Amino acid sequence: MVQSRDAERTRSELLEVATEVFSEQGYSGARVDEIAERTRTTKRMIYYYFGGKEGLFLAVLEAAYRRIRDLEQSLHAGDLEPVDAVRRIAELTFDHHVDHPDFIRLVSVENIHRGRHLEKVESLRELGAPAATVLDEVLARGRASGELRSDVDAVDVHMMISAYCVFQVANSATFGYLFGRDMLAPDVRERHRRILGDIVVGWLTAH
Amino acid sequence: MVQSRDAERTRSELLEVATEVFSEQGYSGARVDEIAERTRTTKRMIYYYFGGKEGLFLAVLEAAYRRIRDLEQSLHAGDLEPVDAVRRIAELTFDHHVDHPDFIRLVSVENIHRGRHLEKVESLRELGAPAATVLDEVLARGRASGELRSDVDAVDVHMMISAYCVFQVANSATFGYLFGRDMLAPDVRERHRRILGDIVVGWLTAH
DNA sequence: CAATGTATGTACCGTTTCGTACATTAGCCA
DNA sequence: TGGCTAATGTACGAAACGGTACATACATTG
Repeated sequence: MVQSRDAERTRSELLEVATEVFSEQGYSGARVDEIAERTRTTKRMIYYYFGGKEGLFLAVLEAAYRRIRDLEQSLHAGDLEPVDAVRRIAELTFDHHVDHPDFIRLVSVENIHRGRHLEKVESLRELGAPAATVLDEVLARGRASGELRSDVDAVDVHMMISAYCVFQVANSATFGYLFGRDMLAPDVRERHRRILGDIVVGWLTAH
Repeated sequence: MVQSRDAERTRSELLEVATEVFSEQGYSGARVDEIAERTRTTKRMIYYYFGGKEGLFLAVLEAAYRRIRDLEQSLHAGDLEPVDAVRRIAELTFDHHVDHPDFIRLVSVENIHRGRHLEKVESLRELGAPAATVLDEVLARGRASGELRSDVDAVDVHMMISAYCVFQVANSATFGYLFGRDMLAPDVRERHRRILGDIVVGWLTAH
């Protein structure tokens, strides 16, 4: 196969395919050879650009987290009333999660390995802040107006929302199977989306 | 090493160690040799009792799920008022999850593999029912008395509780790292436990 | 106490899998 | 255009890994 060279395309194609394979098979389950075969290049390039299997995984993690961070920063709810804003944030988070199952699965994989790889990625040291600041501002306004309870902080709320959303994707196989509920079906999804909004609003307005 | 034979002990020791290794390393990451080495017997016994690596994993899954089912059945909240009952159920579920991280991690591993193994375990076909029936009864009483909202079912509530509890354990590494919150610390745990109760009660009583 | 089947240990095999040595080509710049 | 470097391809090696053949010891039972 003689084809023109394009370093950037080779690199990004490897990243893309690797994201898929790692999220489908886990870190140990992913095969370097399989990743290479699914691209238009060869295994050699993984070692050339990423140094090895672990380097590739780190790059995949970094790219995935960067994507979610960018999205979180684009989420602005400053023009909504506090109660509407938290519902909005919850729903957008929900949409983002169900639209990016690969990312969620990747996070699961990384947690199996106790975050060992994540800690090696310098650029992800201070990633939490953005998601928390938007919520923080909304909660402050809600507390001031007396609409929202004051005994929880932004991280508490973010965790609750994340937990619900992550579960939808990360545990859909076992939960769906055991309770006979297809978590991927559009109507079920829409229902869960509404329920999440109800939960967050009900929780934060009860006091 | 000459030691008296004890088939049952060999079997259960293999299961115990395998649970640990699979939940720590994932399915593909777990090494048959390592599991064997950590026991007082040899690799040979894994093939003798479980047929192979996958058979061992199936047995581990089955044992873990059986343990959680037994606990769910022992959970009786019939003598409590509906509102207190749901908080109680939520808190007991929380306690159980944080006390059995291996099980949660195992479920994560199984979900990475899309529940492929779980489906092979005959004895786990109808496992969902127990957890749902207890909640179902409480919700019915709450609806009748007008204390609890009527637009959600037991599976919805169970899912919400599971999501929150599973997240505590399954995502503690990445979430804890990114938000600088040690999810395993006793005081944090206690706080999250109370918050879960507040969430469930606030949600179900808002209508 | 002999016989028989269950339980266990050892040594090894074939494959898979990550990684690399070596060769080669494409494009850029003097 | 000729050379130089970045990029890519091929073939292979060594170790890891799941699995098994074969030998053997224990314990139960008739």
